[in-house]
Amino acid sequence: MSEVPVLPAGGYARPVPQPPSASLDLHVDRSSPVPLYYQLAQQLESAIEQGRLAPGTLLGNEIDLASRLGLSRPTVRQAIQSLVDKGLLVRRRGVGTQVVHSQVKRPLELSSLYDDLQAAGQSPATRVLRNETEPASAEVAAALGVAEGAEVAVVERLRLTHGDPMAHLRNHLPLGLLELDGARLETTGLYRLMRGAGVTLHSAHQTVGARTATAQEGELLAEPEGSALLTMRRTTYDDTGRPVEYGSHIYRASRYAFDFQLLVRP
Amino acid sequence: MSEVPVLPAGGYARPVPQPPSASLDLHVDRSSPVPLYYQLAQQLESAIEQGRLAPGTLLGNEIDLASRLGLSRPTVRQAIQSLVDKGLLVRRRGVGTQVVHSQVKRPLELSSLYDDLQAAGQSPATRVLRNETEPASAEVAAALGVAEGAEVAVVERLRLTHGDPMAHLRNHLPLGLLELDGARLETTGLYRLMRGAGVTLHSAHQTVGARTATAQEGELLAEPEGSALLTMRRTTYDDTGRPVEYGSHIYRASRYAFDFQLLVRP
DNA sequence: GAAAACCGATTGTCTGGACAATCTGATGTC
DNA sequence: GACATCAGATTGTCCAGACAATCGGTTTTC
Repeated sequence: MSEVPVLPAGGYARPVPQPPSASLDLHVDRSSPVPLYYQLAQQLESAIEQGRLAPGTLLGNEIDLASRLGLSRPTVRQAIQSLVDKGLLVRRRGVGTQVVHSQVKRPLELSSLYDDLQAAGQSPATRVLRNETEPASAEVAAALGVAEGAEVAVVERLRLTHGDPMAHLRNHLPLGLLELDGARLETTGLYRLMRGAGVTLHSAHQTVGARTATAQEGELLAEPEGSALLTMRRTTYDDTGRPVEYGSHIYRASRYAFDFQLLVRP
Repeated sequence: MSEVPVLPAGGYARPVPQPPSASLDLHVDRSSPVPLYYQLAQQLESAIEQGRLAPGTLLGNEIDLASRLGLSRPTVRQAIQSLVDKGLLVRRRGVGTQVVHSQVKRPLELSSLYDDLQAAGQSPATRVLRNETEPASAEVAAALGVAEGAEVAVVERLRLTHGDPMAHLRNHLPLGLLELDGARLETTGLYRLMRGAGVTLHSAHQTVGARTATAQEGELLAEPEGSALLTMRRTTYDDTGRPVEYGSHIYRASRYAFDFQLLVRP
């Protein structure tokens, strides 16, 4: 603990606090229906993403920022807070608000595999293998909160990228929630359909595991028997807490991995 | 779409809006150093957890609540907002704030496997297999942001529950960050050690995949060759954005699965 | 020279109020 | 009876200001 002069305060890379960024023409449009704090948050976010606000930069104190923009301090704070929640900024009392040294991208959203692939430019295709109703198994009944044996909708899909199978998706949904149009299911994700039907997704519970492929599964996914598969079971709830979907999916481990970002809540 | 009187509004379980909960003796202690909004948030949270605020219950409007507690509305809003962020409450303009129908437990924290197991009452044990320094491989160097070949700390541990191996954990850390005491590593988690050394964890990037076990890996984890393994690679960053840890772990898929809750950001 | 006290800067907490936007249910109209 | 309109309730946004807590560096003191 004595005489390690090159490394200040237990670190190895001194954070250089740049001078406050007084430039960066920020402005708000009071005639817009978009909330002021949100306008500001978006401008700051895009400035950070585009590098106009370099990592480590101090934002300048809230009071000045507010008066410069003609806003009140609570409004500016609300904007900043939303970016802190996203992990883009860090506040330090007595010091200021600093741009995080990046690396954070997306804090794990509930997006469908379809959206994920589309965002990655993989041009996903979907083949609907099944779209009907069946009596709920014990597993499905427990997840959806219905009686065992009650009719539920079931959809099985094969997801492909560049013509190669990548995942087998099986979803169970309670009846009466929405119409599952087979054609629509081939061109968009399930979650998008659900949101479009007025279902407000709220939370989900996921379990990710692995196992080896059976001969049947191997054939479906073009993998040899015994190869590694990623499994994912997910129950999704709407904002009233009722289950709206139960998924039981398998992915080719040779082609796919779950990739996500997460934030530490302070 | 006509005459399905039992199912209102596309649903199958009517959310019953109980009368506002005017009881539930809430109170704040102004002499306490704990922020008022936080006191209120904690009381509401415990009331929800203990079922004193049943799922679906309306909270009663913010103005009344504020005047009843002798607080201002922004303070009450701040308390409620923190619980909305946690997924325990849902706000609806023109309607009120409602307790979510439960199901949400933990929105995926950055906890170590050790903590997870301990919370599950698994009484984990750790065997430190390696604790030294080595030159960084290309993979490690890229993750930690150091030059390839530079010395970094490396720790390999075997995690056991009830005497059975469950996971093999390999971590690389930059030098100078903290002292890695082998004895401490056997009795607590790595993240706890890091936090104790003044490192403020901020975010992490994870990749979860799967593969089949090699003969060597099988022997280490008491699994036959070719059995399925879950793999997890994680880079953790502190709040200045510098990487503080890179982990490359394998888990016995027959014994372990990742289990987490996630919230949809509105 | 080293430790303690001080001070300016900045964010954290809190107040009291105002108006807007949205939802629900009741009322009225055709 | 079906549809449009209205009113009340509730959350969403915004303001101007006050004081407290904390951080970092400076000054003072020993």
